[in-house]
Amino acid sequence: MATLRALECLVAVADTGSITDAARLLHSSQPAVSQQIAALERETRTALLRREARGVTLTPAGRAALAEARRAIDAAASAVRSARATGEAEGGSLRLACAQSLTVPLLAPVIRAWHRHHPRVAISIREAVSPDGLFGPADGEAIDVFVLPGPVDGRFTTTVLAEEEIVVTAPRGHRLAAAGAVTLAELDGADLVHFAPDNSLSDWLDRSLSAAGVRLRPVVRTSVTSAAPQLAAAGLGIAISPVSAVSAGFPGVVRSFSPRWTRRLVAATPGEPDPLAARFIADLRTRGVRVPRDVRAQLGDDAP
Amino acid sequence: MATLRALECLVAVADTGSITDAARLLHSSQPAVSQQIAALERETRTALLRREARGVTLTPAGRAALAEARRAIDAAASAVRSARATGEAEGGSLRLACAQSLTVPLLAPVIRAWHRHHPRVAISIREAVSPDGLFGPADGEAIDVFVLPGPVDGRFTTTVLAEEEIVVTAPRGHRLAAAGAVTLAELDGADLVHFAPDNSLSDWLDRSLSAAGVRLRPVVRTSVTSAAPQLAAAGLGIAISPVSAVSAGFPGVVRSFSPRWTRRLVAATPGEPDPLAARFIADLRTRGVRVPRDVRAQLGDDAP
DNA sequence: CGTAGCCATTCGAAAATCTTATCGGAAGCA
DNA sequence: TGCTTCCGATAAGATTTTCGAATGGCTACG
Repeated sequence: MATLRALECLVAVADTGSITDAARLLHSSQPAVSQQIAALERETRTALLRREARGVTLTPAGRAALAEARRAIDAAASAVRSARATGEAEGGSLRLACAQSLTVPLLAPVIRAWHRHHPRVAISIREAVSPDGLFGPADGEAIDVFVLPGPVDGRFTTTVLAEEEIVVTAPRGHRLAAAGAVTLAELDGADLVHFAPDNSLSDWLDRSLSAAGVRLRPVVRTSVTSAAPQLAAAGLGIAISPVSAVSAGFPGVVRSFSPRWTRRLVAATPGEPDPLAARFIADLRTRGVRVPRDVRAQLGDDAP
Repeated sequence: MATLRALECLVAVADTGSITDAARLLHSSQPAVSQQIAALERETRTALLRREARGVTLTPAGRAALAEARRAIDAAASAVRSARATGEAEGGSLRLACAQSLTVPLLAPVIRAWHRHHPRVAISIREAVSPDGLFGPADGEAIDVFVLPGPVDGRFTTTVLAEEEIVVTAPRGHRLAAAGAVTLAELDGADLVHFAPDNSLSDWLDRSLSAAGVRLRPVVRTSVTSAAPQLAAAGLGIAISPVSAVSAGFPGVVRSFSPRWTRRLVAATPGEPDPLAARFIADLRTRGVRVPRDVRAQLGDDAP
């Protein structure tokens, strides 16, 4: 394979019409350029230059090589340039994998900001409702940043993005509407809008309740996290979910737990995050989880 | 500037997902590839690979560099390939400069053949009516092969393409029609269709006639070589021109000189001809000058 | 006829690259 | 847990490549 250096020399010679001048242009010596050209001619088995009294001119073979040589040099320069640009969030692509329920409240605002401030960075998202779906088959596409409820496997580097409050939701007029904050115990025996098994909140909720010794009666199960509070508000029972699943204008009752119950949202990267991912994660962290205003009103002043 | 070698390593690593496998693919050792990648990362000031337990994956910066790296490698390979192809008349471009009068009878058939047999070679022609016009301002475009009446400047390498006969043409019924071959002397005093000063045949004819001590009366001058015989046939007088200027179906009398009078047609290249030019010149030589059939009939059996 | 400009070649020095050997970490397995 | 295996990084020495200074040949020019 020809050396980039040799191609550079060819281009310089073509541009200056002289090996000596090309050497000056390249901050090199005349023999160095001469030898690079000679090497190239050895490789192509053809004369690339016509040696004349006053400098050199290109042979047809030299002309043919010249165009491609320029392309090669440009591409090589562009390779390091775009890599460097990516390191500075001025280009490249970022591949995210996100727990489905977090896409809208957590990712969306940051992605929107990036489209404005880093328009040359192409962001792609893969969504899933369970860690298996996130970490699972990579489709040959490696993921740069995972966004999900923590904790996660130790081989990932994790950054805590937010402590998200767990709340209970109920229909308007439900007895909980009177209380300020709710204890888990007082929910015992209530009808529960549960999650479907493919939603990882299902297992999580079961474990949490049995750990607290509380029993609830599942009356319906849904895969879509944000559907649970809606179904609860529709009168099916109560729902226990992250506050981010409660949409703005929620038509029911929202109550915090006492003591406060939260879950951790983290960003995970395989190994040390590269600069682009690190930047994105930093933005995720400073923005945190957006809790809709009217839901905050129902929760009290110290809501996240 | 990054090395092509380093970019090759990056591509190989991306393709295999492992430095060790990439080294195998490149018939190199694992540390060699590792160092090349390290050098590239030093140059881009960014991590290009994520080192994981089982091989490596590309970071966003690595992905960004990868695409350009492939382009660079392809272009470099393509540069030597197309240079080599040009050496074998399988590509490239050939720039010709040709005395205007020779384009049709000499160049055209060979170019037609090349368009068929070497379709990937792009041929361009510059025409002129005098050597000055041929060798003159290069327009920044160097010429590979000059085709013109010889002899030419000694700094060119010349190849004799053909000995072209000089003939005299006259209107039908002219007294020359009776003769077999004509001597220059017997033309003395005749009306001559001459060439315009910008046509180099003008000087050439004047020198030739005065050297022979023959005087003719110029009655008209033309720049276009092939127009002279036509004007002669139209009754203006006689014309003296290369036989290639006499078209097929010429409506007049064509006579050889006695002794036979010829001029040399040569191909000239600056310095040693490159393979492509050499090939083209060889074809020019074997094809020679085509003299139209019915003109040959008027000249006799030994016409070229 | 001497001078100047340009390229090729030679040769020793400098630099880059490769290879061998070795280390450390992580994953898989018993 | 402890052992083995796999993979990448590092160190050091050897090899190859590249470079630079000096030189020679050639041509154009005055």
